[in-house]
Amino acid sequence: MRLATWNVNSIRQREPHVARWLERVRPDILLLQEIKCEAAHFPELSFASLGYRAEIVGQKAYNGVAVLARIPVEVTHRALPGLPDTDTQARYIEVRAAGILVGGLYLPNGNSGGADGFAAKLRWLDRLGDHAAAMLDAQTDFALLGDYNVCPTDADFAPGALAPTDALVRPESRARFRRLLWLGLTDAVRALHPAAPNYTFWDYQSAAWERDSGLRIDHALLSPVLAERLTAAAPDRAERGRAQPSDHVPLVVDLADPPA
DNA sequence: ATGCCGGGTCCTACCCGA
Repeated sequence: MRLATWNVNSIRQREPHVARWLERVRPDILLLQEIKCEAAHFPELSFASLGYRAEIVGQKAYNGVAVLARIPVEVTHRALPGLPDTDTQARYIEVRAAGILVGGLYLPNGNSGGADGFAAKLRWLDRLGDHAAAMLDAQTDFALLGDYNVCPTDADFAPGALAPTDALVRPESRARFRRLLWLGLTDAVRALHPAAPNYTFWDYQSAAWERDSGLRIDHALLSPVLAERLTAAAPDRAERGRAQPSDHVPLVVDLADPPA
């Protein structure tokens, strides 16, 4: 089973990139973040012609997540469980597919909106931890992929790419990411590649790509049983070097078939 | 310390991202 996640920074701008990439990589499921449109404007047809059906949690202008799948999926959540109803930002979608749950998430950045904005990011991480704990309690196998907007350690960003006060590296953000690991989840990329940076994002500004001033903020976390099936996990760096790229690249995770 | 670039929208000046 091949799972992938990609913050595309507008699906309407990145439609040709995504279509070409699907043809080449052929994931079973691709989770998209920052589609930046309502469902009615999502270019479903160009992906349908490649054999992918779309499930969309859209929002005008900002945020927005979606699932493209070439295997049957059933949507289990269109928002992160536990968040107040007043939070209408489109940042979470979850599907059941091939006997597992696959969540696609776009965490708040936490640098805008002052103290309230940062607190909202931490609350989102708290609810994600609660949801992961509930799925573990239910003995459900699951994967949580997406743009976490957290650099878990100092090895996860290029020197000088972020200030120590940045919401992506603040201790409160990292503590909540560690809680996910301490619950028993596996960071798929780090499990297979303990040392290489494996950046997934390079800012459009300051020639960040040319200087390889990147961040590792897109992650794939696996429940214990799925971690046993992990065979490969890596960002697709080459996508950042193409014309009119997203500032994020896809992250691809391969899982072996479950034991018979 | 700020802008850089590149999306978006109440359409063109400003908000937001990370």
